[in-house]
Amino acid sequence: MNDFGLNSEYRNSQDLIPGDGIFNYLTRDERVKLSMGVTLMTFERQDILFKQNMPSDHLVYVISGLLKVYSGERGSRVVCIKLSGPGTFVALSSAFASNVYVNSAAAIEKTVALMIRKESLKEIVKGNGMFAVSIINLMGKEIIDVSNKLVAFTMKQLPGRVADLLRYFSEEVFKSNKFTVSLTRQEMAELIGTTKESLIRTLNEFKNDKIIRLEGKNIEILSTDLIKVLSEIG
Amino acid sequence: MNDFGLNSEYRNSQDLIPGDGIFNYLTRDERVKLSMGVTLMTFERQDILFKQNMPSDHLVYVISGLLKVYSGERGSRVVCIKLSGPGTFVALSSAFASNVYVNSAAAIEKTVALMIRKESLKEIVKGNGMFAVSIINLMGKEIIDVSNKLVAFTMKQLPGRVADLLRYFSEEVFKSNKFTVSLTRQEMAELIGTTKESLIRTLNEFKNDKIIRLEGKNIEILSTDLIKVLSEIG
DNA sequence: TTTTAATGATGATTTAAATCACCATAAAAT
DNA sequence: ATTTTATGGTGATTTAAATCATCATTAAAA
Repeated sequence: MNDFGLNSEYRNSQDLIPGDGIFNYLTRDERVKLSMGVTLMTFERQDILFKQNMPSDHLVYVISGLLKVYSGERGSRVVCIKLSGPGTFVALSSAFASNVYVNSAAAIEKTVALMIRKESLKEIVKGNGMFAVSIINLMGKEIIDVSNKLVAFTMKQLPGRVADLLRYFSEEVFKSNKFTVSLTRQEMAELIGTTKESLIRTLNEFKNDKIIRLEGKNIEILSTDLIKVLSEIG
Repeated sequence: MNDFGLNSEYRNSQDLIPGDGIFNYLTRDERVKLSMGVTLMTFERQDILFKQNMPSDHLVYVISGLLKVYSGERGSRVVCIKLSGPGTFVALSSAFASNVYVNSAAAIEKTVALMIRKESLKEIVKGNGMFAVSIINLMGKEIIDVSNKLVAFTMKQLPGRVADLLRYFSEEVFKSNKFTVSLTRQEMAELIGTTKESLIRTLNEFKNDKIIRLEGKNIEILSTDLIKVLSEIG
């Protein structure tokens, strides 16, 4: 898990970078070149990809599974910045603006990911303006997301933030009104800056008000409208 | 204040983009080309540069003065994301990742700024990889700053956040242990997600503990060490 | 298998900080 | 010049949510 080195078999490694999504902007040559700085890794639940303050040599591109990016860690308390699913980058900001990882990342469920040497990516970015703009777009979205989270944490109280969480799950992560969370109550709480006790209480209020169906890790949003209202009034 | 159009006098406009800092990466030609999409503007205190949800055509490069970037606005409550001084960009993320401004911006004090047409900047970025990487670096730093703020808001209580604010003022904004804030108590409170009453109380505690000297808008940090400790223990 | 640890859940208690209610200046606006 | 509005400041009260305590259940480790 710590050998982020070059794949031994070049022919294999050259196909590591997918030809779709953001990598569409790369030429075949660039893709082959970038692949040389890439390692395919598999992580099991709770595996740590990197820890805050470690020297950052790589960034992560998620192929499948789900990661959590978190920060803080005073004692056992952490703040979860975001979840990262297939087709997303993790540690982009660390790669470009820091020598160390500014967050930690761990697998929520079994995850396959590309570890990309940040120097390799930087080289490609320097030489390909369209790709650079795509990276900038992604980072812009990240700034917007974190800012919105900051505003929500500051101005919304718990029911609003729990509604945000349910929207996040259904709209961004699981893309369905009905989903099974692979997160614990503790992890869900960390995503909205609260404690597991408070989260559990608020979820049960939603359940009693028939806004959601709740059976352990299975959640169904019964009223998208009410969730939206709760999220907006905060 | 709403005419963000092209400067009438070309010879003048061509010198708008400074030759230092991040623009150092631009060739003379690129600088001239970019200058064509740039207008120099002056804003007085409380002038609004743009409001959240307005279509975003421009981004801002601060020449002198101080801006606040804020968001939210439920009633009169707002969250201040950051202050922006000379040599910094504002609305980079809106320019690259949204059709509308995702924050509002207003002048804290008299401010001179370049309004840069975002399409002009994008053109330059596409054609100049080193410049693109510099923009990516800036955005990376922005992500790190907002994430740190999110963590602080979530995990630190008031004395810790007020210490953060004082460090921010002395280390980032005014670059001295002794400074005169151009912000009101209300605006200072908005920077750390609290109310003016709570901010005032905490500042007075610091004053009584001889950690700071406080006379209206004049603040002097008497013990950098204690401020650091307070900021770190939260 | 049995022990140990992590998770989910509920009720009682505490607490940090918001809110509310003022008042005194200071700054704008008329 | 004088009314009005924003700001700075303080004390009393309220409140949302954290903390604490406890227990059942599930998962992991020995």
